[in-house]
Amino acid sequence: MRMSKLLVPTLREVPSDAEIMSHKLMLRAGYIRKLAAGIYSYLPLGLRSERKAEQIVREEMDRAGAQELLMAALLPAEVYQASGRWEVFGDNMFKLKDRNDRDFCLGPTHEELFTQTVINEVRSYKEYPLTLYQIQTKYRDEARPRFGVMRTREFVMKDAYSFDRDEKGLDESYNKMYDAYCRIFKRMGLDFTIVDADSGAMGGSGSQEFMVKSPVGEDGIAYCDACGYAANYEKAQCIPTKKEYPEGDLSLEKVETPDVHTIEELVSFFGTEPYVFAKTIIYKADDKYIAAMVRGDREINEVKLKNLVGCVDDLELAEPFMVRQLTNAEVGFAGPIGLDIDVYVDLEVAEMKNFIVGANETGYHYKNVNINRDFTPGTVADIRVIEEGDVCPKCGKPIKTAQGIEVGHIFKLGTKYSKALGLNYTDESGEPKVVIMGCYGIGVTRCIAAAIEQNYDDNGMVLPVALAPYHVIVVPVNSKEEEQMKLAEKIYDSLNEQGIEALLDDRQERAGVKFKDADLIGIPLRIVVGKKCEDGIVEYKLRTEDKAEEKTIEQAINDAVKYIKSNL
RNA sequence: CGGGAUGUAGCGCAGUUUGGUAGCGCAUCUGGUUUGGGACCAGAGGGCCGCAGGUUCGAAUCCUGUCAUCCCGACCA
Repeated sequence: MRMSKLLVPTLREVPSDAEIMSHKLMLRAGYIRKLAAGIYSYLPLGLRSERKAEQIVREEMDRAGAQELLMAALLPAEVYQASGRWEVFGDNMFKLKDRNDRDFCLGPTHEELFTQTVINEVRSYKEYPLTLYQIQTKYRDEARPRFGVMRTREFVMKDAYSFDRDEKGLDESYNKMYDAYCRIFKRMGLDFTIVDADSGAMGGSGSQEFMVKSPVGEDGIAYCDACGYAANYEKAQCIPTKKEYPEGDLSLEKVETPDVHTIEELVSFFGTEPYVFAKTIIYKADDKYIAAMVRGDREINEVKLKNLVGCVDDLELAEPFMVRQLTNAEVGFAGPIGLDIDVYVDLEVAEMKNFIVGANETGYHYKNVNINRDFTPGTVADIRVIEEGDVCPKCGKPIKTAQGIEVGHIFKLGTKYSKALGLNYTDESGEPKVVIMGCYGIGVTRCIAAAIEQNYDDNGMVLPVALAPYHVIVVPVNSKEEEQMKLAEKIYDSLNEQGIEALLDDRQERAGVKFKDADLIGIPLRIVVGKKCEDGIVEYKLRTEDKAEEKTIEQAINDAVKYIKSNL
């Protein structure tokens, strides 16, 4: 493609609403343009990159034996009503009505429709195992779209669903997808970590997320370099750490603590450390109220707590008036002593001695509290958020934490949808059985953003060959010099003939402009045709390298073809 | 949905405090000089100052409402 004909509206200045690098660069490089919050259009370069990512996913899905199909994206409400998710999704689903006032939505994910399709179309147990997938635009009315293409309301997703006769079959299908995902993200040049994820209260026997480590990631992950353990915050198992507490069986003491509500305020009031306190938080769990206690320097992990409590809705902090009613005190003075609701106590709190809690009386705290003597915990369990400095639950070495971008999620669904919708089969002996399902998602558009987040420099994107919109850019330094243009054309034609996707910068621009644009849009290899072209010498520069090499024309072409093909 | 901020030319911004005919840089167009890391000179075009009300002789500027966008939080199959 000739740059003079290509729509690449690069920007010198960054639109002010872009915050993270991938967003800024995709805008500056003319990859995308925003239409509304969380809704983007793809210009030619952006579309090419997105298509490359799709193609990698497609090839690896096919290799793993999955079959591609394409479902409708505009779906009648009944699809989701049968599973109850019409209500579960609620405002997160784009809902609309047709001219006859029938309810429809734009598909946010397709478990139901795939399940229904298998019910309708699969006739014999002999057709299992079966894995189907599609690459499709998904719609979710996110409460807060953000970070450019990272979290959007319209995005391309690959979703796959496996159907097996038994758990063993599910394990095999799941492992195939796991391997395929590893290959996909490797081919995309992503530095990723696979973490154990929470599989939710709705069951399912396992779930893993593919995370690209990046400071702009929205998910916290804990990992161990020593043994390879990795889990997201929700799932990561916490081992209690030891702290020093006053020795002996000190007697309980009520202390007046006027206007001291928060842990920070307590720390300065008592002149001690946060771990000497245990905080008591009141939650609403469905229609009842519970209390949860963690050490003062820790945070409650609401997902762990929710799974433990076994409630259906997510936990919510109790309303202030309920806190007053339950504790007989203003918010900030809750404690376990004399509290008449279930108290869930973190493992670490169970090891504390002579510690400080709220007194359930405005303006007072208890000192020298001891478990079992002063109050009896309901349930003792791991309910806190893991932190840097914790020890690895697997090998005991120090755990590290990082932020990650979730690019893929694989999930053993089990029978959740097959039971709800009636996906059964009759086995060899005539027994009716329920089909076991798995689901597997990749945020294709998000992969591009993640790749950019991991690969950029001051001049722009440094895209891996596999995702770059074009492989090579041929730059005649001065488009008016006939000799240079002729040679550049020759190189350009030769590359194209050999299957390399080349750009020719034939614009009437100064060299500096061409170099800046080539760098910005992230083309992996640049061949510059300049003054020395009369001697048959051109410049060969990888985007990842600072310096260029001089090569003969033939050498440059051969090396380019070799380099690109070996990095695809 | 709570908190904060911002809407002025394609992009980045000033002007708003103290009301008086809308400005700068980049980009675009024309002519010329340039040509290896976002050139220079000269000229030109481009605006319902987010939208709607109000106050005023007069509103980008003050008041009210509304919409949109971004950030923090809640939320995120």
